[in-house]
Amino acid sequence: MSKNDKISMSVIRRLPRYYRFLLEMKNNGALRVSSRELAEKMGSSASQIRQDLNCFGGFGQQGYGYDVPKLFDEISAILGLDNRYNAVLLGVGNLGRAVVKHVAFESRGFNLTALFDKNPQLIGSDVKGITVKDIAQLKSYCTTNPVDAAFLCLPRESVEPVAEILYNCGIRCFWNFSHFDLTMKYNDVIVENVHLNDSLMTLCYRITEDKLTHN
Amino acid sequence: MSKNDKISMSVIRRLPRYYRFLLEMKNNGALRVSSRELAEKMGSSASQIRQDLNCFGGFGQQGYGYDVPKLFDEISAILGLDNRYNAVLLGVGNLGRAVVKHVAFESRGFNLTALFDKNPQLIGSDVKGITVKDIAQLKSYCTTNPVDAAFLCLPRESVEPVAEILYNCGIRCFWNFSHFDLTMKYNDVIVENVHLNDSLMTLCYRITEDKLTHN
DNA sequence: TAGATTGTTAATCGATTAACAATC
DNA sequence: TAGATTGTTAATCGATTAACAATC
Repeated sequence: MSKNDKISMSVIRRLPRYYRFLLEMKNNGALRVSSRELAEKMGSSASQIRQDLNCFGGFGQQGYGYDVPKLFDEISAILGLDNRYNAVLLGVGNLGRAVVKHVAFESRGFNLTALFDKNPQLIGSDVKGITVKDIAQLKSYCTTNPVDAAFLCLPRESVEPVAEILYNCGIRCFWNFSHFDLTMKYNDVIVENVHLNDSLMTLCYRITEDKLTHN
Repeated sequence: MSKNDKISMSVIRRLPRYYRFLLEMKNNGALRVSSRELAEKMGSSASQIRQDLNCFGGFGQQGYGYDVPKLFDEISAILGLDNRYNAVLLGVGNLGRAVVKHVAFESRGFNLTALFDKNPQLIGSDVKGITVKDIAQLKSYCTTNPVDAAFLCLPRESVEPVAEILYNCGIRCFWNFSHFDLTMKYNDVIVENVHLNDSLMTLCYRITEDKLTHN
């Protein structure tokens, strides 16, 4: 693959995994790694690793392999993790709060700048040092502050009107935990879906299938 | 594809989506749907839908299409959602609590029967009507109660020993929210990973790439 | 130099799409 | 019967794996 071609989602989805394994190796003091070694560690293939990396550039050296700290830095740069995209989070329920507290935004290129909810009980409260604002203020907030992305932790039925406000304010990047299908309504948005219920259903299918074939 | 061949993960991962769209249609009173209509709603292709469904059986009728309630029931049965697999959840931190409160286990084939944590502050407390047990009791619990699956909401470094106890108790099915790679250590387990940090990194890559190409 | 390992091209494999005969 | 739409086979497309010349 030439460096200018569009990168496939299959490759993109493997990048965070390279990032994690290389970070661990780097922290363990590893200086070099061959595609064969890395493949063994990750349970993938040397061929795939070399193909994937060569989508972005020739980071290795023939006869030697890859310099671990250098490759780690390259992957970080490719992922764009040194950015500080401003993000707002919508819906401070159980899931929203867990996302705020659990996810390492700062080291993943994001800066969580505001939280919104419609529940008066939550408005004004504090989650990880960020005050929850009234969702009625969303539009005015987005027009007076830079917002690059929105994290949607709302129930499905609340997403549509909120997404509309965000879209009208020019926001095109969404981390979506609801089952509302943003790409069906807007065709110029970047959406990363996290569907916990779908994931659990997949597990249910696999356990069921396994029991049927093995018993 | 013949009905006896192994179903590919690509197909399996689409099943929950069919389930969702058919449930909605059913609730809206729809009685029939053609693969063309469904494809339009879902943003996929009629060909793919027919191929996918025919992995499991001929659920349609030529010249008519598919009976919505019947197809919904078939998909539910394929997913195995009417099962009640007993599951335990490990790690009642922010993420664990959100999972307990947010996920609809009952309608996804699971029954959450116990919560475990090592934090004395949490042990004995109550989440959604389930008392948090001391993780020291995990082994004895798993040997005296039926456990089909484990939901791992622990930090990465705590997973390994806990997974070992679970594996030794015969548990082979994991919903894993940590970055510990279970399939690298155990080769006969079913693992469904939810990697929130990876998902966010993917979003970071895409927003970065988008800004580079469009600006 | 010899050995190792990359970068890259070619071959294979799998998944998606297109086409159409079967049939309701 | 005519029209519609499935189930299924064939064609295409894309992703993974294998092979090997380049080169450190």
